[in-house]
Amino acid sequence: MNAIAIKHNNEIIDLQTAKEKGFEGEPILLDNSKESLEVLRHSTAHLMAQAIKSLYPDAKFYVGPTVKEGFYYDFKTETEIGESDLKKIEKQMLSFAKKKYEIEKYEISMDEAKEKFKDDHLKLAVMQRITDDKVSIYKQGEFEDLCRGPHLPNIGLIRFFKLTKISGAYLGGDSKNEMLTRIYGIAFADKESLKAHMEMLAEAEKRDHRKVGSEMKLFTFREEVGAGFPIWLPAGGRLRARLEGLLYKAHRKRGYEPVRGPEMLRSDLWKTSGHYQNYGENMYFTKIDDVEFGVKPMNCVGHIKVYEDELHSYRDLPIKYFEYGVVHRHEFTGALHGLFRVREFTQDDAHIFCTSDQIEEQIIEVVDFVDKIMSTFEFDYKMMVSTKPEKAVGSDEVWDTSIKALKSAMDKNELPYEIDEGGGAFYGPKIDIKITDAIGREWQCGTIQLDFNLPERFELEYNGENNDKIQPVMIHRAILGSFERFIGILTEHYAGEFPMFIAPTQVAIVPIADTHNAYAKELADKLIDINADSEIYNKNDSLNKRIRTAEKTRVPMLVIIGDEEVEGKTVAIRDRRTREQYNLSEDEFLKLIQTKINEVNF
RNA sequence: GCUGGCAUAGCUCAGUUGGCUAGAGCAGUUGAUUUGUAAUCAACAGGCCCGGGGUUCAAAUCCUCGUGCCAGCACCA
Repeated sequence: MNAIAIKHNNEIIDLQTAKEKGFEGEPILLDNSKESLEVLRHSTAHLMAQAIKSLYPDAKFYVGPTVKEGFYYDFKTETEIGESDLKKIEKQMLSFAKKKYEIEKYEISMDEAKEKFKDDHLKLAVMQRITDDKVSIYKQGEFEDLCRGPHLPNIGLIRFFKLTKISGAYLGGDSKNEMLTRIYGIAFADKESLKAHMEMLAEAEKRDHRKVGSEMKLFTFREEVGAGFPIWLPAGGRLRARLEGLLYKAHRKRGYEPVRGPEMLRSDLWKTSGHYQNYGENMYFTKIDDVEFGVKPMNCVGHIKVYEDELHSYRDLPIKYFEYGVVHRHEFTGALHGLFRVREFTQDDAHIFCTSDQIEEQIIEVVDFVDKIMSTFEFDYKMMVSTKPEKAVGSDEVWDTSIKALKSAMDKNELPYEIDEGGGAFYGPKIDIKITDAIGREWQCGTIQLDFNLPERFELEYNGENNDKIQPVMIHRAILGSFERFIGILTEHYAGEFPMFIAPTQVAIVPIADTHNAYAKELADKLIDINADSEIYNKNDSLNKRIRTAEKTRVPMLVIIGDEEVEGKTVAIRDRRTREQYNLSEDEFLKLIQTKINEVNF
């Protein structure tokens, strides 16, 4: 196998450049290594551009980089291109690839380049971002493109690729700019890897919580109800109740007090908090007797009112209030996505009022709480520290102090994190906890936000040691983030096969004949006594059919009862994965369920 | 919100170039069957073809405006 590029000074250098500059280095072969795929996919993007240009001669191209999931190219044509055109473009790409054009490289000055592409406003936009006085042009057949490389030596090496998605994308990622067409694709060095990748995507699609959620009757959406307003069905209701129950205990153990604020509050309060000015476009408002009210998009103001209900001493701090707070946010229609992004959701929200000396220990405690929950569900997660956004309240000084406090809490405890510049909430910086869905998209779930601003705006205080009035610090935090999003992610994570402690139904009971119904009911009642939900499959169907139906519900445990079981007070258990069967006495069975339900504590 | 696509029964989908009474499977109901580990048989019921408006002798099908959904962008738990 010949090299497709070389590694020189830890940089990928294509053969064209290596030859021109006389560089030498370790050869990069055409395989599925990171470096190789980088070159291959970038060249595939160019091949795609070449095909698009030949099919739509007026096409103008912006940028075509490689990304985590392959590559894309942004371009513009007068013709409307839809999903159905992808096949056509792929076909054209293959026919070019067969011609085995060499990919040639040459350099020209920036001025020459500007002259060469003077009719192409997209290329001119690209060049505006380049500071060098020389640019390189890559040429394959008739097609030329301004590009930094690196590229393959010949397009004939591109054989195993697929165009996956088409959509719009703003020029330069800015919604003020015009929208271009973006086509995504993927390429591999061999056929098997491409096939495996496509199978992986299909597998992920099967886990999609929107599909699984409707199959399992967890939740639904209805056009007549409105976009982004989920409807929780009985099975989903049970799953949620389990999560809520577990979490309730976990909060109580850590000293949180349950409270509840109203669903809407007078707009004046939202003006005091700054939500009216900074978050108003995401809020829903209504008028009652000529007074304007805002439906809460967050729970903090309610909790502030709880705090204000009595005077506090420094001895009381930290004070922790928590609430499964229902919030409404006017999200853009295009942002809505199953349970991951909705307009009404319930946060596992809490606010910690503490002294500035307590910030660090409180942050650490919350991070630890997060870790406990995420590891129970076997989630990989990452933490991001987000700094001051464009729209923000409070002085730079306060912001600096808060960001430093967050970072130092993390640093001192050697917790890894990334920085999200400008990603903070309008009232303070935050640590976001992000987890990944079935197809690799990252979603923000938990969040820990430090806030010096709201205590000031609401003039919160506590009595210090010298009976002086001191302003507390507020920490906003949610661990799951929202029940909606978290349950969506959980559904994909487990592909609907929830573990016993969280499953909507713990046990499916299948009586063999009508004469066994009484014992089935008896078992179901005993299960309720140990906090387990069950369903009896005694419909007028064949036994086989009922077992099949029960298994398809993804219930963690299936028990079958017939004459033998009724007589011996036992159950026949069928494992949902191995289909193996074994018998347990009723007591053993109940104890097993009880253990499995109780083994999890956050 | 933007770009592109889609919308037929509770669900998954057929429905020809505009043409007679819009079909199927699953789910549902009823009846027969009472089953020992992944689909018993039969009958019945189920539709303002997403909603307005238009074109046409004629619209599920064409146009238009909404609504909702899908992919991504931008925005965010």
